[in-house]
Amino acid sequence: MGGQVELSKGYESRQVEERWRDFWDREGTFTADPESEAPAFSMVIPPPNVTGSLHMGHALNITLQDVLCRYKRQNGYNVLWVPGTDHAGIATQNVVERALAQEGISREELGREEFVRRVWQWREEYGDKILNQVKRMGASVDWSRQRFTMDEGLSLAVREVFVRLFEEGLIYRGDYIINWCPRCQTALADLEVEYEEQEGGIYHIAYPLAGGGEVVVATTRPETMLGDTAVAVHPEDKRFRHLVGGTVRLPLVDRDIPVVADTHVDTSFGTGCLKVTPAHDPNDFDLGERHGLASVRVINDTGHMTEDAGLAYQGLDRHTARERVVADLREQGVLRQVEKYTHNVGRCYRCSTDIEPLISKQWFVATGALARAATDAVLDGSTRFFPEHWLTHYYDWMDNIRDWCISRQIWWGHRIPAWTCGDCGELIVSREDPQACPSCGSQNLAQDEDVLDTWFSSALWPFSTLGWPGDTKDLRTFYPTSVLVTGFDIIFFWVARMMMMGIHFREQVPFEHVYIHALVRDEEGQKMSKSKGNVIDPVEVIEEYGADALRFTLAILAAMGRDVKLSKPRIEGYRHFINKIWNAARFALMNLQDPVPEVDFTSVKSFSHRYILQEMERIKQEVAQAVEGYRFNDAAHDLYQFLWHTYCDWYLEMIKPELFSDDEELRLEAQACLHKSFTELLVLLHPFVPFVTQELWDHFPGIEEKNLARVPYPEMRPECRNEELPAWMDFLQQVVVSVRNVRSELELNPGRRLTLLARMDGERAAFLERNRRVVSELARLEELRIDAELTPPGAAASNVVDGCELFVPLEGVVDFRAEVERLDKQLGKVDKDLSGSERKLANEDFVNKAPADVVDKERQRRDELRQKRDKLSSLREKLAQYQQDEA
RNA sequence: GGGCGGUUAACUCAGAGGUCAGAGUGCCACCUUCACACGGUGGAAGUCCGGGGUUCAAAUCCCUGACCGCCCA
Repeated sequence: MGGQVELSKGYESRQVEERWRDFWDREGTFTADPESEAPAFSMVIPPPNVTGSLHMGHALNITLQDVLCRYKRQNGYNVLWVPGTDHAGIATQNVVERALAQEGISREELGREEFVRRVWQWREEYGDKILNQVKRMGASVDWSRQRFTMDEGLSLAVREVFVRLFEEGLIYRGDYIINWCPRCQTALADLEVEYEEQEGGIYHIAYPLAGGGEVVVATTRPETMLGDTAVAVHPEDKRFRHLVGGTVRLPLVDRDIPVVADTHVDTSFGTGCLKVTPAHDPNDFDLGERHGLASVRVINDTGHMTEDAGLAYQGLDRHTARERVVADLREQGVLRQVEKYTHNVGRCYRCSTDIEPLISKQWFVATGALARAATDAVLDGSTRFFPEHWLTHYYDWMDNIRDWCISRQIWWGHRIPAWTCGDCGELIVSREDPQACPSCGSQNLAQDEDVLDTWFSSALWPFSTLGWPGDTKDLRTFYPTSVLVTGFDIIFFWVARMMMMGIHFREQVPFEHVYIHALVRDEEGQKMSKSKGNVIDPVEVIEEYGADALRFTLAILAAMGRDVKLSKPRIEGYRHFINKIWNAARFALMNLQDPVPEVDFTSVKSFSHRYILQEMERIKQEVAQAVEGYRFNDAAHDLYQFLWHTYCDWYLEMIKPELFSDDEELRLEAQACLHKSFTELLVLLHPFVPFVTQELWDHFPGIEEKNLARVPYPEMRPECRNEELPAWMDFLQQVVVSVRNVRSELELNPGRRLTLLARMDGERAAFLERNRRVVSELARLEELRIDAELTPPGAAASNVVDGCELFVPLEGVVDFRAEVERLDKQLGKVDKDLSGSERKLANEDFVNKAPADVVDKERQRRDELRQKRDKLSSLREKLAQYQQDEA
């Protein structure tokens, strides 16, 4: 016997994980080779925010990617998974500013250069935190290719892209209404604004008409009326049509403003009259453009009223100004009504300050042509989405896309490579920092103060990380990437923009597949957030339950298109599965010897092994198909079911007699099959639970490649396929379960060995005869009699399996009521099924219209049920009779 | 207002026209059987959200209503 190997009774993740992370690292296991002949499989990690720490969304994202990578390596691919972080302009700047504030310094005091130096310093110190957490997940990324959006190569890519787009006329600078965060002091892209419901009011204000009378406008932001430059009505609206072309007088300001007609006015909202403030509302801005309206800016960068708001309001905070304006309007008797109204207020995604729409000079990317190309690439199938329904979102967004505001008024980020000549006013956009003005030769050049939106650099990630704009081997080998795995919340922020940039600059889509996974929520389906306090910290979970338990939980919960509802008890539950793997291995190791005996798998004798070899073929195929189809939950579920039930509950139990047998031939065959099947299972499990499988792998004898991450996916053995075996197994299980059921329902002592009389003949009798030892052990029998002619004792529990009758003599059991009840219960079930089946077959339409094979099957089923019903009911009658006789 | 997704056992979810609607967890009973009590064996548990329709046959397809969630305006 083996048994040299000592494993602890339970799996202890803490002692295992770090060791294997180091091992894989040392071996360079995950370093991709661009020279490899193997087909490439590549992915870029969605770069986490450098200020961030790992949350469950990342954990899910990484788990799924890692499953893919490890699986693809097993299947012979040359796998590259690029890790890295993004510089998170506003977020990082905020973090460092807060730290400085602790020392009582502002960034203005420090100056731009020194401030940026401090941010770099911060990043050196803390920037690897999240990547270290990624490491703890077991992510098989290629650390030798780690990237950061601000590093030299990627900055070069950013500059190249900016200059080229500018030269192509796709980047321009212009006055435009943007979302302004008065606290962060920067423009935000539309996407960076989050909307939140707020209680507010709709204020109805009367504007007097020049020729007497009035129009009443409705607004949620009365303070902006100070900047109104028109009133708009719908051209078809009979109530107001006559006013178009006239003027109204703006209260408080006493300015005459025109009444214009525009089809965008919603006649049913408010009063049907819209006040127009082009300087402070995006829709009004568009309307103003269409009608050539003036714009009056009444709120400044810090959210205070400007001089143009009038002396009475100048300098007031916009919220205070609202109160003052409302009070004044009321006093003048022009405030007609205030309705309560809940509306969505835009807030800064970083600091939650109310956004102020402002007109300002910003840089934009013209998205029209880029978006069309990005749409086409999906339409023609160059990039496919999984699950497919995200296409709708993607198309919607692309079809309604607005130009992308890419300038940010902060200091941390890629500074815009544009200079203005102080002498002649020439605008210079250049790859190199210019020394003199190409137009007038002046050296008096000032670089644009702004930096680029962080997403601008993230958009280049799939090719900038591979060395672009250089023509590198990596780029040629690994672009386009194979699949992008990400959450749906950044389809617009990131996926769409990568598509635009990738197609434009590489003339190829950045990824062939996009797998969109769900959000991780708490057990009540709430989004996890710090403020709700319902966050489960992945690192904490890893320490408590192990990375494998976390990974397996996330994988099995990751049904396509569904949110993942996570809780600690759930993770704990799947840790039990990890422990089950561990203990199954322990059992195997206790019963294996080194060297492992050889066996020809085509001529295995024992039913158990032939069965498990057949089932191995099935599970190998199922797992492969599920992973390839991004059905991670199915793959995980299949593995769980297989290992725990098919393998541990039945197979391992069935082969115990053989493993403990004195018959060497039997024992060696069992050992060989156990070794083969279990080591293959470890390989199948490895992408999901890399640590425990690698640790166990290390203990198995007969292993050549010690690094499980390098072991290929088990090859198929079609010769082991035998579709009849599962049916035989089913028969065997039913026999065993019948006995167990009797034992349990009649409350017999579990330790007591029973006699089983099996009335059957032919194939079934022969099968049972061959497996008599296995059945006896599983059912805990002291005697098994198989005989077509046997006469059962009157006092017996019975069952019918596959038309065969089973009896368990109940000598010494006085009360048979329990057994009669048990049979009645079974009869009830059979009767129900039978009447259903008979009803179906009595229906002429069914018999005539349903496909013949369906009808045949139903007939067969009915016949079997009838037979079973008859046998069961006669058994029941006999027992009842016997009981009566006894009494 | 527009769009999308969901509603199946106490909980979390599979199942996408044809055997008895499944799994995991939880629950109940029994069991410290020599891999595992992070375990074993057996069991109870469901008008598949409501209402129409298509079909020989509907959790499954169509229409409709309710409720929940998300995205966009």
